[in-house]
Amino acid sequence: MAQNKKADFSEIDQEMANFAKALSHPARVAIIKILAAQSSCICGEIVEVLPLAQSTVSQHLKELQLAGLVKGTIDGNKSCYCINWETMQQAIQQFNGLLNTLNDRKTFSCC
Amino acid sequence: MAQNKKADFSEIDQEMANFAKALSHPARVAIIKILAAQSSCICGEIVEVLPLAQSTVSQHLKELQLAGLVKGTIDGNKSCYCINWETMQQAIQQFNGLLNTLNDRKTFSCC
DNA sequence: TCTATTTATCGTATATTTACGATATTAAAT
DNA sequence: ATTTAATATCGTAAATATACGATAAATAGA
Repeated sequence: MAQNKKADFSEIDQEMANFAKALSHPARVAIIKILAAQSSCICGEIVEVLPLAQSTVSQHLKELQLAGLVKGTIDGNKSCYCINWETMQQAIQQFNGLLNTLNDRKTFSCC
Repeated sequence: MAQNKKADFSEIDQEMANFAKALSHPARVAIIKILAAQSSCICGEIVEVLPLAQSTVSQHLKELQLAGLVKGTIDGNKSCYCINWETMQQAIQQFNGLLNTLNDRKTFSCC
């Protein structure tokens, strides 16, 4: 991008955009749902369920971790991933905050 | 991407990822907030407030429109943009649905 | 009518994302 | 000790996203 202008926006808008970006690929949405339902937390089982190569799933997990939505621990030979509740709450609170603003004004629309 | 695997995921996960993608840039978060607060709905005024070129803002507005989160009408010389309530509700319901799943299991975490 | 204003679109350069195979690393199993 | 299994990382190719200036198109205003 010639230049990256993201830094020119407010911290809070950047943060919200980052959370949204973490969820902007169906693989990552699917991973979050798997972890949330706790049908599994082992990397290998997630790989089995998703239509992607092992290295690609690993990459998506890393991105979720980077965004803070997920945390991982090494369990012997395997890797265990879990939802990071604190950050997830924070993220969803921001979306809800937007929803509340919206509900307040819902009655009026100029177009 | 060699190949695009997004279509291999469930409709609902794709839809959620699309909403998230629409909000994955701080400029688009900022635009939604401006429209939600109804401090303005005229394209030109949005351009003035954001640290981006007119053509870039136009592009971001188009993406929000494509995701269904925003609708626009032409008003003489100008363009008016508004939140598309139906779709926005739908988007936020999906995020909330995820939140509810999370709250149910909150007490337990394996890592 | 002619000019200015407003916005969308086109073309394009650069950055980032997505995806995979190959390989490295580490623990488990034999 | 050697082999197998699980996962992360590296390198890389291709697709998308981001950003801008230039230009087109259409209305407003003189």
